[in-house]
Amino acid sequence: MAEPGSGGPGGESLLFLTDEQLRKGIEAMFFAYRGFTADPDRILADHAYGRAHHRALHFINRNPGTTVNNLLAILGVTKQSLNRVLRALIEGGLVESRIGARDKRERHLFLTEEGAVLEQALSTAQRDRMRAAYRAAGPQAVAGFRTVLEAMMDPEMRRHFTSAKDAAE
Amino acid sequence: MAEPGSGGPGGESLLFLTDEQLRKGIEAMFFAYRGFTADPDRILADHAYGRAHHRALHFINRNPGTTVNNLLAILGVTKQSLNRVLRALIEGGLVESRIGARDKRERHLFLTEEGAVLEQALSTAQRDRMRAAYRAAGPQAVAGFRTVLEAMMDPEMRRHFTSAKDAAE
DNA sequence: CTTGGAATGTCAACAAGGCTGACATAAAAT
DNA sequence: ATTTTATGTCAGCCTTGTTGACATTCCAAG
Repeated sequence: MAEPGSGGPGGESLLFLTDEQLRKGIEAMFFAYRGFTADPDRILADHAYGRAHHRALHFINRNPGTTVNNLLAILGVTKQSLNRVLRALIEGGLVESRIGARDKRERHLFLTEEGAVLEQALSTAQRDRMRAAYRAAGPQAVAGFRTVLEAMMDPEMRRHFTSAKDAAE
Repeated sequence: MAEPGSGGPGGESLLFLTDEQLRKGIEAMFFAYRGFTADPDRILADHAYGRAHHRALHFINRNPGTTVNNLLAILGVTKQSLNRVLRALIEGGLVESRIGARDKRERHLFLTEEGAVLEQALSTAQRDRMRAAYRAAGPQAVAGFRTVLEAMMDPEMRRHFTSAKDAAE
């Protein structure tokens, strides 16, 4: 949201972004993402599911009744790839797929009770790490974190992101 | 580094971390990471290499002469997995592997001139996105971003990270 | 010196999860 | 009514992770 640099030397100091600073940012992103996925991955290793299944569970939980088409736009994978994941989740009894009432081509996706249980377990592990990081960093850092992440998204994805239930923001 | 909350209500306000805020953070991380890798991936699609090769090139460039063992500790993959990637890079003439002088079991890795060219192209694309995000977010946000990312890493990885050429910090 | 274990790296085979292509079905358009 | 478009499924390939088996080198104990 803030756009310093575009309006000349305003209240904030201009950024001197050295090659080295940017490379450190890149590596921080790499290492942090690994930490970010580590805890759910450990849980998933016990079940017969992987990270792809986790992502599907997450967004079905956030958007109950979403269609396959909708979901693959959010996840940014092909429908064929998503289909394999969904098939496993449906066969495993974690997701229910209802044929659309208005448009019978569509499949509306819902978590079953069992699916909600696993989603909750994965989500809790991931939130715990996020909460710990937020607490250690402090509120101002958290705000900056979110600002930079949003600026780093593809505009297309930023749309999906900002429209996704902004209630508690 | 800052640890508010542990020492009671100090200068910073306490964090009320709702489930919703944490979930938004999780999704932001997911979408941002996709953006983060998108540009190099597009370049790699033209060549016969993938994201795994990019990571290897990056860290060999940062740490010329590093050994295979060293590299796989940083990358967090098995030596067998890394070996396949390195073999391709060596056959492609992007990386040179020199048998260790002191310990002949070790292989010391270096970018060739051609390897440095590709690394530079990938790195430039990724840095451009990072720079744009940093500029849009402002210096304070950048500081917070880095703080949260560090707090999110596994301690093991944080060690690797903070020891990696902190000169320009 | 030699021998046995530890460290390093390579080869082979397998699994997860991306991808494209071909296709079935339902809806919409002509 | 027939063609075209949208949605989802099935089959097969590629990258990149995994474990297991193995060769080489180093080092320490006998």
